[in-house]
Parts: sequence; C-alpha cells; structure tokens
Amino acid sequence: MMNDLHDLGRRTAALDKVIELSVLLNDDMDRDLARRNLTRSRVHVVWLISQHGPMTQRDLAAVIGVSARNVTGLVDGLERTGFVRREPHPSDRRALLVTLTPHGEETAADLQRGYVELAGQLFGSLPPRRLDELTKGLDHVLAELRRAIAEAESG
Amino acid sequence: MMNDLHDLGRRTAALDKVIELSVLLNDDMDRDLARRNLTRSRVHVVWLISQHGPMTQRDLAAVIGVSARNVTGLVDGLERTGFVRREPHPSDRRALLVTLTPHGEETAADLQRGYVELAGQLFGSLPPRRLDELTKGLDHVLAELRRAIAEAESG
DNA sequence: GTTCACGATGAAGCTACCACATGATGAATG
DNA sequence: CATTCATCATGTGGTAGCTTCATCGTGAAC
Repeated sequence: MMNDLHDLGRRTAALDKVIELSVLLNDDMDRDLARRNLTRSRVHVVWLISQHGPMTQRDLAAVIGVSARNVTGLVDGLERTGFVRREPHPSDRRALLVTLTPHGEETAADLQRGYVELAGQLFGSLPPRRLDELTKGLDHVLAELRRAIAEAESG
Repeated sequence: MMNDLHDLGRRTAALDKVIELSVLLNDDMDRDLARRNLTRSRVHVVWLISQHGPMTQRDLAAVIGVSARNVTGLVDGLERTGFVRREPHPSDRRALLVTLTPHGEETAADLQRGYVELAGQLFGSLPPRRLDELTKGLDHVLAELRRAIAEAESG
C-alpha cells in the first residue's frame, strides 16, 4: 500500500486542511447568523421551510434528525424572534404547520444570496480546470467517507 | 468576471460539497467521541494537554478561545470521567495544572491513531497527483476564506 | 366506540457557552 | 513591609441545543 511516512504526512496534512476549512467556515457562518439573531439550529428550520414550504414540527424533526421535542424549542425561539408562525394544520387538528413570516422569507433569500456570494469569494478566483480538480477530489473524499461510515455502522 | 449561471452553479456545488464533508466529518467524530465518553469540547482540552504538557486552566481558555469559567466546567467533566487530574501549580498557588491521567494519555494516543487512520481511509486511494491537486485547491480556498474573514472584520 | 397510534408540549436533566461577583494569591509600589 | 492592583479559579445565574419520559388531545382503524 506504500504507506511510508511521507504519504502519511501528506494525508494527515490534507485532513488538517479539510478540518481547518470546516472550522473557519462554521465560525464565519455563526458570526453572520449572530448578526441576524439566528443560530445554526434555528436557521436550519428556516431553510427547510423556505425550500419545502410549511411543514409540521414532526416532519422538521425527521428531516433535521433531532427529537420532536427539540423542534418545539427551536420553533419557540424562531416565533419569539419573528421568523416563523405556527398555524393550524388544515386537515389534522393535532399538528401545526410552521410557516415563514415575511421577515423569515426575506432572511432566507438573504442567506441564499450570501451563500452564492461566499461560493464566489472562495472559488471565483480558481481557474475552471482547478475548480474541476478540486470538485473531483472532494467527491472522492466524500465517497470514501460515506463508505467508511457505512462500514463502521454495519460491521 | 464571467459570472454566468454555469460558473455560479459550479461554485455553489463545490461549496455544497465542502459543507457536506464538514457535516459528515463532524458527525463521524462525534459518534467516535461519544463511544469514548467524550465530547468535542472536552477532547480539545485532552488534545492540547497531550501536545503541550500540563497547562493551567487559564492557558487552556486562552488557547481554546473560550472563557476561563467554561474551562472550569470542561475540566470538571473530564475529571469526573477520569481523563484529567487537577494538580497544584508548583510555583503559583492560585493556579492549577491540568494533567492527563494514564487513561487520558491512552485516549490521546488512540485519537491520534484514529486520525491518521481516517486520513488514510479518505485520501489513501487518491493517486499522489490528485492528492496534490486537492491539497492545492484546499489551500487556495483556505486563503480566500481567511482573506474574506479578515476583510469582513476590518471593513 | 373503544383501542391504539401519533402530534405537540410540560418536566427534568445534560453539555457548552456567557457575564458578573468573590476569595485567595501574586507582584509591584511606596 | 503594608497596601494596592492584577490574576486564577470558581459560585451564581442565564441562554441555547439536545435528550427521554409523561401527558393530553386528536386521528384512524377494528
């Protein structure tokens, strides 16, 4: 497998870079969100509703992958700060539909614009060929990671 | 600037991949840490001590970038679960030196091995040339991100 | 029409963070 | 050497995100 020290060093250096990128990106996003009175967990809810339309809290919980109880809390916060409203479900009186307020809609559109802008800042100065190489490399790593995770989960 | 729709799509797709990688990596790490009765915040402390040797809580707070009060809590947790000990500082009776227990040392070594192993899984099957391209791409993106952050902070 | 499933929420508890106040010690100053 | 000011850790109290378990109302199926 040619796992000499040089290879190991190059691989861990690459992983270092991925992780550093992840940390910086998260910090940057958190700063941006804090300015808007949002958190990552809450903006996830706003984002999903802006993409899929009004959703029940149960559905939100399933998509986000957290407990329904937790979604109650997230929606509480978003309602307090004016991003969403709880509306009765038209056909199921147990359920509530979480919908975006106008402010919530504007925020989602803003975030979308910011996302595209960030992508431009990060990748805009990369020649198409190099962007392509980078994308292929990321695809490769993503595939390997998914494989490793699936393997760890099964066996 | 040639910001046509195609370019925008390729750039946001690349950002999507970086973010997905970040999410998967974080989840994977959290699962691994949970098995060891650790959290990301706590393991950060363990990691720093394993690299720098025993440190005061004040120093830990400065390096991690959180309040000293918070480090007290992290060390409380690590002490309860047997990863670290608080020892008197040899020359400053106000301060405590946080040191690793044998279990903490073993854990740090384990984590180190796991990290190298993960790097191997993710990058091992990438031909050297492609790993090199990927690394250069990541360097480019990291530099752009740091630039963007610095710019946002100053102006 | 009763039984069982399901949606949302109250209660209680954990971790990670914060700011502010306090008590003890260190260090510097007159 | 005594006072003063800075520094280390921690108590207190607060926010946010997450959990499980219990409850209450409603849906749905037998």
